Amino acid sequence: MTTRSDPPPFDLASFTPYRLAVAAEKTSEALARQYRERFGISIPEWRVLVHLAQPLDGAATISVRDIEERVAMEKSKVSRAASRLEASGYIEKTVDAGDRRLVRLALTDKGRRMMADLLPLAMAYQQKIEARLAESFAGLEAALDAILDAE
Amino acid sequence: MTTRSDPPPFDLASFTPYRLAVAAEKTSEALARQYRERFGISIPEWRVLVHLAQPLDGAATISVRDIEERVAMEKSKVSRAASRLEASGYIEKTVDAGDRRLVRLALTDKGRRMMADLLPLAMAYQQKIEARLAESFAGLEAALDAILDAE
DNA sequence: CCAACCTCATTGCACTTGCAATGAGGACGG
DNA sequence: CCGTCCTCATTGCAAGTGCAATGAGGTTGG
Repeated sequence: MTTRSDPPPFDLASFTPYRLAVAAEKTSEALARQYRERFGISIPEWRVLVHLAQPLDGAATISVRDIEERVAMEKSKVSRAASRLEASGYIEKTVDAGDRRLVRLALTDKGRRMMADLLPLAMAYQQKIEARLAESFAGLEAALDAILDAE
Repeated sequence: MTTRSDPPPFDLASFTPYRLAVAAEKTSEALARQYRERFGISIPEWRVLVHLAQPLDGAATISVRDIEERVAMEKSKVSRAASRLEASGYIEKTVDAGDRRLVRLALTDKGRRMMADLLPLAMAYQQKIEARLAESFAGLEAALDAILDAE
């Protein structure tokens, strides 16, 4: 029996934000461990690198601001990740000649070589996830679209 | 045309671990903002509190270790969250009489009152998520089960 | 031209985190 | 008993984080 003083039943293990957080950590960690051990880079650094490895839409105007927009990270986080990557020799930072407030980021040869190793790993990992989830992958995609596109 | 020196195409925005991470942050943040502003508690603290608010399976043996197992958090994180909660007067820590290595955590009256306010909010939020996702919620659950249950 | 107001990137600060080390306590074989 | 080995919780440290403040640079209207 439930008396008036009992808390309402609530189970963290079936709370969607919690489940998403644990799933995110679990899936990220498996790949992150690989690039951490092999190249000494962290998740924020990985996110920055991915964008630099993409030729993307036309112009190669890749500034801290551009990355901040595309990646879900604070600009200070991007800035510090970029500084670490520069210190490790994976990227170069140069002041934009046209607008001197902007800092352009670009992979060095070393960075390009690392990404040539890393991207196939990431793509294989994505394939593995899709294979593991099988039919439920489509459902996941639909739900994530709904969550990520909301307002 | 693609030459041999181009990196393989890879889009972070469609990489499942990344999408999960952003979705997790987005869904957690909306609720976390509420309890942060109203009660000054953080996500780790919230996770601890939820477990203390549950009568759970039988015995009320809620130690740091128990919480660490149930919640996806390091024991040092649990320990520090518990210390902050104790300092704020939401929980009490007592050394277990039977096994003096264990620290039992329990809500204070203040903590119970807060949770009585908070849990309905969380449950309403869960309802809102389910309503928003509609048919895709079932797909999300299936996929999260598959991810979370893996090995 | 320049004052007021933007935008960009970095940084100072207080705080959190992960990890390894610590210390206290318990279990158990001999 | 007691030495060895386990478990539990905390803590020291170095590193990462969010936020606000800073400073440098750009833009625009008068």
